[in-house]
Amino acid sequence: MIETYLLEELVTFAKQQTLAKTATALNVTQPTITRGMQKLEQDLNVQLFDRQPNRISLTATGQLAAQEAEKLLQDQQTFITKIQNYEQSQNHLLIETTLPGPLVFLTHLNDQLPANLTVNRDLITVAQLSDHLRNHQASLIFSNQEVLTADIESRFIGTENLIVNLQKFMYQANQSRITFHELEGMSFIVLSAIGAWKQVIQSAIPNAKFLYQPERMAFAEITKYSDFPYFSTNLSPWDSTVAARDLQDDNRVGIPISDTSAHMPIYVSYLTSQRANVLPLLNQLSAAWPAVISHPQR
Amino acid sequence: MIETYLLEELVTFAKQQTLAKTATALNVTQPTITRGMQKLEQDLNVQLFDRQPNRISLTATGQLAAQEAEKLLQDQQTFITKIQNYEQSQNHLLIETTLPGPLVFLTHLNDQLPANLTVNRDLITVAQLSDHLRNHQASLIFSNQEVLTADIESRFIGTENLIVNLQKFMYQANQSRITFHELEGMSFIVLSAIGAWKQVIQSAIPNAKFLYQPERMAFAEITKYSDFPYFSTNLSPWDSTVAARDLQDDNRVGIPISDTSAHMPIYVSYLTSQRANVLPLLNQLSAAWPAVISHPQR
DNA sequence: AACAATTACGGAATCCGTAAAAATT
DNA sequence: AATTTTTACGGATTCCGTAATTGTT
Repeated sequence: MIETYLLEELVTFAKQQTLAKTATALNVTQPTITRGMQKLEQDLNVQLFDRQPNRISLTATGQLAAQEAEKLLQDQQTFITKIQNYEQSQNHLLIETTLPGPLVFLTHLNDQLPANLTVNRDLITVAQLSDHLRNHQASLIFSNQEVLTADIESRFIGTENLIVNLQKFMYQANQSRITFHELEGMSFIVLSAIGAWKQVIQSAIPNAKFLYQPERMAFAEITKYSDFPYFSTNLSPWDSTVAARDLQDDNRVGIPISDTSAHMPIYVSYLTSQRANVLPLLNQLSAAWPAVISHPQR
Repeated sequence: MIETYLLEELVTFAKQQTLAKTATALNVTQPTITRGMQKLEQDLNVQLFDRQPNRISLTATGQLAAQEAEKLLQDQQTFITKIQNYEQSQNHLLIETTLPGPLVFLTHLNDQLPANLTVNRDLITVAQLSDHLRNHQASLIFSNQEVLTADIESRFIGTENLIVNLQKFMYQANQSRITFHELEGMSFIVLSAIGAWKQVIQSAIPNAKFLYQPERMAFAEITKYSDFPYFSTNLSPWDSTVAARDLQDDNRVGIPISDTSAHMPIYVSYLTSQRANVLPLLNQLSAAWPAVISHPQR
């Protein structure tokens, strides 16, 4: 059995290369490190160091040990935060999402959600999804793909459907549905933070131009004083800021896009072991999901 | 930073369910465990236990912590043996094999091999191969498949070629090469420990019968006093025991089998990081590998 | 009464810091 | 002379065991 503080001393020595610097880095005195490393060698029954009168260095074994010990310490650290996150999750759930759409949905739903629940407004990547669940950093994560592993599963919540908002007097605006193909060659003003939709529209609309706008306020201004078409979804308006309210009256008509690629399935992933805990919430989310309707009629 | 002995106490408590039994299991007294678990809760800043006056039990968080802590302890243990194995390997290499053939080769070669080298005469499985290398349990492992991962690579050493030994006066015995097809329907006496060859002969020779014999001595006896054909390879005789010597004079002639499946490539796998250390030995093994010859002529 | 956990107290181990020594650059 | 490691010594922490306390079964 090796005590953790010895591993920490070894790892810092490997970085500092001298006992004195190691001691400084760990806020202890030099002899402490001398003794610690001697003890570690005893406990492991292995020669970790080459010793010369005023020079000490790692043997090949010592280098391997330091390298491996660092992994152990990292594992310990993730262990600690995992446990702490888990206790936190016992009475307070955190929801994350890889997509912006669900953020709007959740914000809008805020009043009806239980109090022991927080929404992380920063998007996470798909790559982080499993880790965040396994570390209990998040209890529920929205994404547009199903996850099925030994310890994680997903529940289909509903679809997010793309809507294009066209100037009222355009001839294409006079219909209840529209296809990507009919939008060929047009120029769109697009909010930068539209997540997975970016790839969808870029690959589905031939010869289109997309003017990406990172600022929501500026986006609202431009749409108001121009005739550029823009996109929204059944989960829009994106939020309840002034910008969003301005969009209510922008001289455009929202037309749902009928292509299948304009219908994005939305899943919520969670730890299988937590299924019982999150099931009621999942049901609530499913029930509250917007029906497949077009843009609010005006 | 969590000290290891606290994790060990937690893990044993999870198994023993009471502080008293935990103390007994760890050869300490009960109050030691009480204080240890209190300290662990403080260090983790998490409630691990539900406490009633004379009853203590793990919370959900505590159960998770115990489960995860056990993994950490296991990792620590493999760390320790890995380091110890590595130091051992610094001045003493261990060779293992998944196949019996190379064992014979190595035994025969024993005199010419360097002294700081041991051959493990117990076969290992292919599944164990990577682990044994990564734990530095073995430095070189013979197998009939190449391994190419981030940290492991293989070197082709040579082929092991199957030979069938037929009674001298059989009509098939009067040729320098033979095919599996020509052995159709025959009955063979086969040593049980032939490794991967078992599948080869079973699937390649139609309607054959194989009389498996686990004992080498009995195998020699049977071959001596019967006309059953048997198999050997360019690495045979299997060893230098009495049984093998008896085979020198058994009234049979060894005929190499020409099918490609009768030529098994033999690789040696090792840690990429150890390439420089093992390279001279690999060269020696390649050089000493038997040329593709038939059974010793008699 | 028996059992289980906690608390109190004293001792023992060990872990640490200061100071001194040894050896190299 | 300055730097680095090791050893020696004393103190302080903490870790442990015994014994007593509390509360339940």
